Amino acid sequence: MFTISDVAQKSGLSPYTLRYYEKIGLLPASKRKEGGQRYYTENDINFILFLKSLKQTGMSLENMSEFVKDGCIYEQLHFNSPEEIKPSITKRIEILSKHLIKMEMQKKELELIISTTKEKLAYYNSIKKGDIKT
Amino acid sequence: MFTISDVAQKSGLSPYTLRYYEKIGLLPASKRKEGGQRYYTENDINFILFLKSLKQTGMSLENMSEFVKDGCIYEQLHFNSPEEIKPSITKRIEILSKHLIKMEMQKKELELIISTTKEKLAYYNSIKKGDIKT
DNA sequence: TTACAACTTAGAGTTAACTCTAAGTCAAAT
DNA sequence: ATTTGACTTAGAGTTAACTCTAAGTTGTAA
Repeated sequence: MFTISDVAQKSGLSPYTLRYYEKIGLLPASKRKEGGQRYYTENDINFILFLKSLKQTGMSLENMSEFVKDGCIYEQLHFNSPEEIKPSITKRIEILSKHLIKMEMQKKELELIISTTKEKLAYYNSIKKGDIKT
Repeated sequence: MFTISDVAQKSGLSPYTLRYYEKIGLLPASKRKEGGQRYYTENDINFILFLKSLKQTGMSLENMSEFVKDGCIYEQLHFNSPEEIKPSITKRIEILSKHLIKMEMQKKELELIISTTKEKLAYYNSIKKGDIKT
C-alpha cells in the first residue's frame, strides 16, 4: 500500500497532479486510511502508468476521462471481469481504435523526423570538424 | 509566393498562430508586399514544416526559439552556407542531440503502448463477439 | 509529547500556446 | 466605384493542465 508521494515518485506525476486527476474524475476516488489519507495499490499504480502512457502519446485528459467513465469500474491494466466492462465496450473500442491510428501515424512521423534530425546533425558535425570549408 | 492563409493551409497552423510565432521570434520577420502584407516562399514553408514536426514530437516553442535564435539567419531546411551557421553550431548540435535522444525514447514508448493497445483491443473484441462468456 | 513532515480541502494563481477582438487597410470581383 | 473578404496591429481573452496557497489534520521519529 502506497502513499500519494510514493505514487508520485513511481509515476513521475506530482501529488498535486494526482489529486487533480481525481478531482476531474480521471482517476476513481482513492481508498482512504482511518485519518482520511489516500492510499494506493499496485493495480492503482499500473492504471495510473497506463494513463500516463496514453498522455505521453498525445491523448488529452478529456479523452482519457471518456475512456475511464461510463460508470464503469476502472480496470486493472486490462483484466476486469467481462461483465464489468461490457456496457462500455463499444465506446472503448472506438476510442482506442482512433487513438491507435493516431499513434501509428505518430510513429511514422517520428521515424521521419528522427532521420531528418540525424542528417542535420551529420551536416553540423561535418562543418564543425571543418570538412566543409567556407 | 504565398499569403499567410496559403501557408496556414499548407502547414496546418492558423494565420493567428503564424503571426504569433513571428511575434515571439520563433519565425523571422516575414517579407512584406507593398501594402505591408506578409508573403512566404517555398523555403519559408519548408522551415515552418520543420518547426511543426519538431513541435509534434514534443519540443516546446521556447526550445525551438533557442534553436532558431542567436542572430543567425534561419536555414532553408538545412542548407545555409556554412559561414552563416557556424556561430551557433555547437548550440544547435547540443539541442538537436538532446532532442534526438528524447525522440528515440519516445519511439520506444510509442511502440510499447501501440502493442499494449492492440492487446486491449483484441481483448475487448473477443468479449464483444462473445468468445468470453460471463 | 512534542516537533515536524506529509497529508487533507477548496479554491486561487500560473504557464504555454494559442485565439480572438477591434479598428483599420488592402485587394479582387462585380 | 463599391462591396466583400483577407489582410494588418496591439493587446485582451481563452483553454488545458497543472501548481500552489492557506488553514487545518495526521503520522512518525526523537
